[in-house]
Amino acid sequence: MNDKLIIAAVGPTASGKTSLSIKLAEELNGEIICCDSMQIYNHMKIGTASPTEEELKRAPHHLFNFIEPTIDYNAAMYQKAARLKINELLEKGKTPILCGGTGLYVKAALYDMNFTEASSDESYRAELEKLCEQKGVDYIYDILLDKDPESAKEIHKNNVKRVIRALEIYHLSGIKKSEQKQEERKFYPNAKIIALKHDRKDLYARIDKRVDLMIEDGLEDEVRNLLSIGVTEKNNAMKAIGYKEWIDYFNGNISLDKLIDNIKKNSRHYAKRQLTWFNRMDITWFEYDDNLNLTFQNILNSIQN
RNA sequence: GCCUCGGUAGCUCAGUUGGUAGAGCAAGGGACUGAAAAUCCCUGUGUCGACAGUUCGAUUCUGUCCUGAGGCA
Repeated sequence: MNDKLIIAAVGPTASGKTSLSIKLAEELNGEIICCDSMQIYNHMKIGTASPTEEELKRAPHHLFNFIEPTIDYNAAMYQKAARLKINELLEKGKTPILCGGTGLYVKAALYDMNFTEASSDESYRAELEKLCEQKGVDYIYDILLDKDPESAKEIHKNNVKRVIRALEIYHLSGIKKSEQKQEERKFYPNAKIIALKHDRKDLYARIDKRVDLMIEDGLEDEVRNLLSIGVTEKNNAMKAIGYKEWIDYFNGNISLDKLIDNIKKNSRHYAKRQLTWFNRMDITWFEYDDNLNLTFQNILNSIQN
């Protein structure tokens, strides 16, 4: 079963993944699985550019908008859910089509990554965070240097989150993070990862336009609703671009124009980070064209070989 | 018309008691195994408004002009 075709449509935000995945689903008897760390949350459709009602009608979609945003989801949980869904679709004879822009989630679903060794320990994390605040980054970095020098070498000391996680892994399992790392082999040998390529300027223009549309479509109400159902700044969901920026606006610290600029700016930065991630993955890139026809033929040819 | 304060990196500004300049943001590049739309790292030459003068040397001093903001008439 593991040698069956699986497709993943990835790439930066606003590159056209959603429409591409739907066309692929229609063409290849496929069903779409979310591969995006924010589209998995419920009540966050506008700001995460989740598929619209019309789009949902054109092909079955899975793992979209299904977790309450008060719950903090993560890559390990996603891996489990995604693989379960992939296998289920393969058994039904459907083509699983992953669609989304979270590089780590793509990797978690399709590559050999073992998350089972050590989960998380909130109190230990809090303890380390406190230590870091009181004694500085060097202090906790030195602890890591002592316990797992290999990992320490690969983590910058200012990257407190990573330093803490590496320490947490050792704390929970006694295994060093550096020992836990595996070779990057595909878990599904016949997974094909594709992405749409844009001129940087064009991509940024698409992002700007999309943010304006989100505002028109009622993003403000969506964010207010999230806050009203108990989502706080501490929740992962509220760290999403298009959401976190509103806090300053609601508090009267920034104007509406500044808010919109901030969302656009953060989206551009995000797109850049995604490009960096995907550029080093084993991905086939296809030149974007407006109606996708020519590109789509190329993609089909490439997949079916 | 007069007075005051400005004109320095794409933007906001700092600075050079005269030896051709630096921060933040933007922009570009990169890392990434239980927070990943997160987190973190690297990258700063620009006629220092224009012209002239003083000087070995001016973006820095002087003069004139252009230009922006404010004040007085």
